[in-house]
Amino acid sequence: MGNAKQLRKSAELALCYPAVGEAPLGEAEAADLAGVLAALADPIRLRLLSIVASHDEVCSCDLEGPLGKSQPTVSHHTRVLAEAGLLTGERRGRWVWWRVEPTRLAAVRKALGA
Amino acid sequence: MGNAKQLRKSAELALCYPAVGEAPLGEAEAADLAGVLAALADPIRLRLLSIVASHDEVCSCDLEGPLGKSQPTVSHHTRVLAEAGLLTGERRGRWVWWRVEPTRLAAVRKALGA
DNA sequence: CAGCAGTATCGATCTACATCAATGTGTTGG
DNA sequence: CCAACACATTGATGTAGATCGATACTGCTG
Repeated sequence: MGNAKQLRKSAELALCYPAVGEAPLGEAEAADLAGVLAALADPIRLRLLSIVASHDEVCSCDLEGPLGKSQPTVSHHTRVLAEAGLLTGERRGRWVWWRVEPTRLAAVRKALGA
Repeated sequence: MGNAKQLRKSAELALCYPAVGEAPLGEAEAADLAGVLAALADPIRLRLLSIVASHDEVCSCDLEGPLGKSQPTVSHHTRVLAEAGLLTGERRGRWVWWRVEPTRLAAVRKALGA
């Protein structure tokens, strides 16, 4: 019915960081980038992200099984990834459908990149 | 006089992970990759890495000042980065000289790649 | 409206880690 | 051989986060 709602847009998300090799990072940039990396630095979240990336869209209820985690735990991890800007959730009816945000991953790659 | 010693080669470091978008990560691969990302997910370590990357070599004593951290803390962070395979330390006389391991950063970028 | 299903939040617990003072180890110079 | 320096390790402390049971919220459905 088109009543889809975007969920949890996070505060300020830089789309570009200076690459690690270019110049010493400032404290603010380092803290921001560390936040995104911390969201990625969890085995469950990495597997969650790869599951969502492998399909186009995945709903939360289809994640509990493959991940072997409880519903509150899965909800927690999707939230962390969404707040880091790596995932986008859209509510359709009772379900929330998740997609990856490729721009965000590309920004992290570039920040780590030569 | 040529008695340089490599420091803290870490256990098993994969040079290649399946990219996040390709196929769901296995638990072992996810845990391994999460380990490297956890080493990167710290503002101090990111700044440390960018300082080392900006120069060719940096000795530990030149890191305390820019980072504003105590000597044991700097030693702790260099150790974490070295065990993650991101930094290589070489002892020459009293000093330890640190270099980045570009291959390792490239592997992380590739794993995060679309 | 009542009941159910998918999600989110809360509260509690356990574990991991960042930090630094104190101390240990190894190296150079006198 | 000793004193000074660079770095590593240990022990203690505070904080952040992963997990799950219980519970609240939200949109379907009968």
